Amino acid sequence: MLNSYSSADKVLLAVDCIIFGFDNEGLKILLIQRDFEPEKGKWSLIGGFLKRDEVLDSAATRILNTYTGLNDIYMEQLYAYSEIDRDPVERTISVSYFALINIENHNAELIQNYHAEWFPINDAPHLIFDHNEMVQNAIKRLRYKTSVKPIGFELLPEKFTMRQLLELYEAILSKELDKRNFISKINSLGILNKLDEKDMQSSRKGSYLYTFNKEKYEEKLLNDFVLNL
Amino acid sequence: MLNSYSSADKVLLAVDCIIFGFDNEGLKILLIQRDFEPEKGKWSLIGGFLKRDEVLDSAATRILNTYTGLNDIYMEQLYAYSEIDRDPVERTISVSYFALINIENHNAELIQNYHAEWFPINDAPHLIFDHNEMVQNAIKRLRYKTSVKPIGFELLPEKFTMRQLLELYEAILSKELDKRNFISKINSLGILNKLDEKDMQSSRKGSYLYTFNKEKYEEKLLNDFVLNL
DNA sequence: TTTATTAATGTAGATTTCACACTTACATAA
DNA sequence: TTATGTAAGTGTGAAATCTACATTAATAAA
Repeated sequence: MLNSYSSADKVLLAVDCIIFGFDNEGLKILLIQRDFEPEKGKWSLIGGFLKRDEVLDSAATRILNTYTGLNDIYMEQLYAYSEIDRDPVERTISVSYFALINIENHNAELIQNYHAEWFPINDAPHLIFDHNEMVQNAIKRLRYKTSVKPIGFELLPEKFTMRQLLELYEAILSKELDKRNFISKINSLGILNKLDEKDMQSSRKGSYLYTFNKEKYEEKLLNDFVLNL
Repeated sequence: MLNSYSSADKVLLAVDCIIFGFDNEGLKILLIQRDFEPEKGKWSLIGGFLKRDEVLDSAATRILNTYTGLNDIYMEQLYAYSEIDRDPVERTISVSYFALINIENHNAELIQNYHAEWFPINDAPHLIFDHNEMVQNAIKRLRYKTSVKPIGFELLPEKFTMRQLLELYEAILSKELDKRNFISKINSLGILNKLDEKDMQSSRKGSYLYTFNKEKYEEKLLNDFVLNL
């Protein structure tokens, strides 16, 4: 019999999370200094093992919550990594997930307790195992996502300026965008509310603040669009 | 310690393959009648368990080879399915893969021995476990793929007519395409060689046969394009 | 009131997309 | 040989979208 359950080998299943955040310095990922062997003290994605009574999505949100205190964050499964010796201790297959969070919102104390730290995506340390590869693939996915779904809601403060949104997209796509074209394309999506309020930090003139129109935003999340930036 | 290897639960890891083929009747998937319990006799994707010394990609190609005799087929990992009771016998996480193959090329004898059969994607039987969901997600991915990579090489005979290529795309996208626009868009990719030879089956006039220009095709595989059909 | 700084805004030309219909080549039958 | 039927093959113009680009507006500080 070709497919017998008995002959199968069981393996450990891990979940590793690529957590993106954005602040005035740019796009960042959250990393921790691993506190157990092997590779103790080295930088790593935050991760953990799948439990017997848990689905992968739950494991990913549990892990995110453990390290950041955040709940109800949208996460997306990316890819399963299965190189034989990717984890030297024991055969472990790891499924990567990515999340977008607002850097301001997480529990700073938790982060500190776990020796976690935000790193600019272009200036991150060498990571254990195949985590650097995971990060690169996550960035690719995030780039793709910007072209078919609205993003920003998860990464920006509630009120933000057009410039912040522009800089977020520039950071993700890693290229300069034309301000006027960007604004008209974003406006054509109809997901922003322009407030009467201005942010006076950045200039003498002050720049208008925006919020996301949650209904329109979520409507756009359901049906892919094509956004050529 | 939060992440100890010892506390982790091991699980079975399966690989299930969505194998697409195309013939004059349209787009099809290869299914087998399961020959072991549970759900013996029911229709299922072809699949198997990951072995201890095997990476997921290898397991997928091994499984494809076992059931079709085919080698060197490009396969792509899709998604890990982890619902607790998706397999009633034992906790099993399954990673799905998809492949595109030429229906003519496989080993018909093997297929028969395994009680495998090709089904039109729109007329497939109910499948065990979450396999129907896997198929639906694979179709989505295949549709996406047509818009950023060349396909067809894998699904069509070596020499094919423009009409066959058009019908392949129509079958995948599940919509009618304008013949003239399709031809000019495909031609603009520069991946086809027009032969002097004609196929006289389909009409009195006969239609020119094409082959893929392998170099150009593979060049296009490396760098995504945007193809709006 | 002048100056300095960043925000805000519109257009024209180029390119791409889309909708659409007639002619050609050939085999078969009269 | 001629007529007929069938699918193949081919091009254009209008509309929509994309791209590049420079000036004016609002305000705070000097």
